[in-house]
Amino acid sequence: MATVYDVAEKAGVSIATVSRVFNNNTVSQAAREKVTAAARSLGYTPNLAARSLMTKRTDTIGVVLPDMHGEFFSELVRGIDAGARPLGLHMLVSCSHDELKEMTAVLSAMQGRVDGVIIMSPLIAIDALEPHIPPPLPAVIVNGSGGRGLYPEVNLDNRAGARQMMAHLLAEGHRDICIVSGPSDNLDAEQRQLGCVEAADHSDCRLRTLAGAFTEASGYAAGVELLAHNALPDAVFALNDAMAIGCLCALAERGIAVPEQIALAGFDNIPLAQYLRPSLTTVHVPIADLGSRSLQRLLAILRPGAGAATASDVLVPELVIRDSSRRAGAPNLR
Amino acid sequence: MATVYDVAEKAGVSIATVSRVFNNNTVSQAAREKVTAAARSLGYTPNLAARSLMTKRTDTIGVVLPDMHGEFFSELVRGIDAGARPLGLHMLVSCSHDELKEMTAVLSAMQGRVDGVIIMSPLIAIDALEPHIPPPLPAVIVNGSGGRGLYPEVNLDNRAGARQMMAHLLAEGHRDICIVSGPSDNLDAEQRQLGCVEAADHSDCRLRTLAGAFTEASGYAAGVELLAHNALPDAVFALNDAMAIGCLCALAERGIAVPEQIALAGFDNIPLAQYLRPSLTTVHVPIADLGSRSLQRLLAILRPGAGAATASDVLVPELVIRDSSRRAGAPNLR
DNA sequence: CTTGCAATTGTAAGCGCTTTCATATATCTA
DNA sequence: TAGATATATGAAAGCGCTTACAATTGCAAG
Repeated sequence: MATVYDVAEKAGVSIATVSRVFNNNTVSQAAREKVTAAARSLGYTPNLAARSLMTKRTDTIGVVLPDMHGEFFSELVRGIDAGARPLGLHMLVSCSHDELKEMTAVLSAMQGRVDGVIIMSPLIAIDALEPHIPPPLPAVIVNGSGGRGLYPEVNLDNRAGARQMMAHLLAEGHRDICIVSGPSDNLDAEQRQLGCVEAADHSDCRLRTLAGAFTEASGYAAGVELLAHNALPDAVFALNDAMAIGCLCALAERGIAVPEQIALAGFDNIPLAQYLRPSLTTVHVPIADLGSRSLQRLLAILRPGAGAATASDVLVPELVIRDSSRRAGAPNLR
Repeated sequence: MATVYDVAEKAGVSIATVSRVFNNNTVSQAAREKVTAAARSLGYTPNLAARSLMTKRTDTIGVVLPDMHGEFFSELVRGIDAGARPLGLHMLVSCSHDELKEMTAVLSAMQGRVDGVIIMSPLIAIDALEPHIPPPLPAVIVNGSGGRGLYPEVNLDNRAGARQMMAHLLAEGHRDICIVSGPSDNLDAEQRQLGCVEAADHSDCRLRTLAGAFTEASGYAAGVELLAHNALPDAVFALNDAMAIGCLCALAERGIAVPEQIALAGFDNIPLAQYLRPSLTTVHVPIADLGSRSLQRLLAILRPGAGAATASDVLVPELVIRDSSRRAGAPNLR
């Protein structure tokens, strides 16, 4: 591989000039052209390790994710990548970290490879994780509220989303609502459930809970269990769309009409939600926004004063009303 | 940040010894302990840029993906990550590259940051891309057959998968089959269609084609168009699951029973396929395998002789028969 | 008591780059 | 025309590390 020395020799200049050309520093037009031509003919590319050794920057940000199937993960990465690439930043991604130990290992392995990290950890309690983040490593925590404030957080207001949905269901006249919960150690699940309880407390509605695990299968099981009882609730609010789908499937098999006999709602607004029959009422989670927002937050640390600080770090999800919760009315594909 | 010099001084040894400790070279037990203790107390972590400058390795592999929603992307990354992490390899991910120009830019930006790349490009013709891959960069192309053989490829046998599905539909007695195609510039779509045509040619069945774009919406549109004609086909084979879902949705709205009046099949086996009503017959694509396999292939280049070469680089998908294509029989959740 | 060999350790070079500082040249003001 | 300022360039240091190579030591064999 060609080095600055090769280019300098071929262009008849010093290595300093070559370096300046590649760093957009002050160089005469003539020199710039000579260097550019020499570099091209030699196929020269700056050695990033050497550059990084001098500049102390890697122009790379780390993204640490839990083990995660489905679209959430890719959407988040898309959001981050979209914001990072125009700035010449790269993305070092690591997934599959259910355990604190693994998380810690990855974090320390990333040290020196990245300028900062975005950590997503709905499973691991943030306050347990925070002490394990290598101190010199700038970090932003996404969707894992409950830290000690050592690191900035970008969160989704799951609670508000759940409250909105409950308000909608109540407005539709439902007074006997069953929620299908998420995994017990999942923070999103916890917050959503909290929102439901809050909303129920402020109303005259009856709230039951069935255990779920954020999977289609657990939603299906919940649906089956629901049918085993005598009295059906007015509405089922599955705390994510996957479970709502499983549940819908169980209801359909037993010939229960949705929304005529029972209303159904989910949470996440996965792309498929609108293609279910009936289309699924749900809460839209702006995942990509979550990604780009957390990147902004990280950049605010890495390049102080460079960008406008984001106004808020709590994204409020949006209610998406479709057919599965409607009392009556025309079908709606949207 | 502490350096080898700091550690060496504190441990009372030379920097060479410190380096040897961190590279598992021959060092006396006593020295190793002194160095380890000193390093820990100083919070020393080797500077990876400096190391990389000497070793010419980055212990990072690049993953270049097209713009891609949905689960495919994350599954592939999962497959790669799962294989890479145990080996101490990191993953530099870049997505959103519909265009050759962008792809080329990313590839050259990765040069020096990675030891090799895995490129996935169902949209960009590989033979057009190959000349733009920086020559010194080891690369493996996944799911984009049709290169000039300059780089190893790992492919999914879309054609065989489509043939299998056609054979199944024919075996069920369908003789008037309509396929919903994919985007015209998509290689997967092309191969799947080819497989269908091949299978049809070897039989006495009639094959029609409706244009699709691998999206739910285009599947829905195809379903609507289908119903505009007088005679329904016996079966619809959507070349991916998303379109099958859209199509199912259109059929359900018009009250067409699946599979009683018309059989329906998809391709991909997305997790949701089994939760549709009726559950969707489809072709299972082992995406994560595709990822890990391509990693193996890349490693075979990077570390010659280190691992057993993989037997084949063509993964054959597997037919998954569910309710949507069954002539009769009990519902099947699996 | 030498000699030879293996096991450790240290010295120092240099990976390819950025950047300070000094120098040389061009431009401008009085 | 002299002096001051701005601009362009080069020489050289050094980022933190790995790794020949040389030097030292310990110890078995002669």
